[in-house]
Amino acid sequence: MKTEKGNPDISIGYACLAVGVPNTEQRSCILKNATGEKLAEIIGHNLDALEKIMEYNSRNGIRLFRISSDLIPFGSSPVNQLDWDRMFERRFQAIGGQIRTGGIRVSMHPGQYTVLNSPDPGVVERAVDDLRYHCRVLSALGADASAKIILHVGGIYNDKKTAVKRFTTNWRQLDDGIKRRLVIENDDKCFNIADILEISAATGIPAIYDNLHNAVKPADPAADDLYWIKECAATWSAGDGAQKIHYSQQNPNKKPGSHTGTIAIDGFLDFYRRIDGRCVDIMLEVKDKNLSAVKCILCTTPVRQIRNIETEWGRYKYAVLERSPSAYSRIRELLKDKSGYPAVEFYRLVEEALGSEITAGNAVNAAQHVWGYFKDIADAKEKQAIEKDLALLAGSQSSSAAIKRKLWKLAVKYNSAYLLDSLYFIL
DNA sequence: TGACGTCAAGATCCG
DNA sequence: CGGATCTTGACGTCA
Repeated sequence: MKTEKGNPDISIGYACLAVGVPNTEQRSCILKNATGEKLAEIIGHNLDALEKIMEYNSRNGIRLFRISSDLIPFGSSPVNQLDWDRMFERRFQAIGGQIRTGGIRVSMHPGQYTVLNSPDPGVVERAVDDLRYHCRVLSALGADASAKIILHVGGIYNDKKTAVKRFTTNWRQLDDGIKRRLVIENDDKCFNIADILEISAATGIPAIYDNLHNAVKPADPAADDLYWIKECAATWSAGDGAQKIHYSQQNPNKKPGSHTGTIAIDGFLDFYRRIDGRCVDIMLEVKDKNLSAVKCILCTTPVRQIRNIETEWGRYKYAVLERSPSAYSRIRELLKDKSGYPAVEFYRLVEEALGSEITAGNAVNAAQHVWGYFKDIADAKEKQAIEKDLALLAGSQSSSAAIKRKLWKLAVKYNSAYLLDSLYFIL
């Protein structure tokens, strides 16, 4: 099966939220405000947002996406008594239809606080409730068994053997509906990938390999990523869909295990080349989410259409200009040849630019470019406000935050679709 | 008891 | 009063 964009054998995706995509923000509430009315309102909003995210995913050839556990506020808590899958049945079905039409594979990932192997029966009970909740979301969407729920094994409690035993015992008691979706992943503290494979061998649960967790807590320093990916491949059966792995890079300025702001393209391509040809879905874990997913897809897809790079350039343009006029002009040169497909070179320059500091002069220059969209249509008051902010910015008396806010309002008011998608306002 | 991770909501302060 | 900035929430484990 060939789709418009992307290698049909490898899907690359991102988790939970779409950076810089309008109207995709998830909402939440705190416990004391969680009335039925409030919860229903937030669920409705979050489903609208999810629908927008799926539209974005389809438009951008993204065929792998993790749905946020916060889609339904207090989804696994008795505080939320709503029959939400019935109440919003049509909405779920519509989004499920989008997912299937887009050929998108979805998953969910309960956080570090869902602990199936806890010695505390109350904690286990809540973990089971939480798994049931995640299952309920995926079932409401009509997703098949390839839509997985990714779980960590839990804690050690001074006795790893017993902790593993408790995990498998509790796993056996889960409903079949949960079991068919549940997969386990190595973590960076307690259970390394060899532990996961052992549990997998004993239970048949598919194993997810996370490269960064393994780098922090290696099972065997002599074994490389490909070795573990091959080992995990054998744990995935036909009904499970393609093997899934997690890929991320270490943020050099933060503690071991912390993700980077963006996926550095050269590091990713090194990794990708080593696993190319394997039928693997890659979930990226990174702060800039969809931006890195699009980057990695465009740099690996056999469908090499320069207009897809140009679309991304349109979004990055002013964020690049604000940091590096030099990279800006080099990218313009790069994209002049319409017969080429310089995706990797493009992203290298974007990474170089986004890694640069914003100077006052460059901030003024970029703001003036954006202001150019409005200077002839704005009213006198708007003009005066922008002129004032430009002067402050030029004299280093303010950051670009104030003028960006005003320019964003103008983009909304005059409905400039091009600028509403611009990362100038986001990065 | 606080750190861990994660994101918005909520709270507070400012002009 | 709108907007900027700081704090809290919600979860379980472990030092």
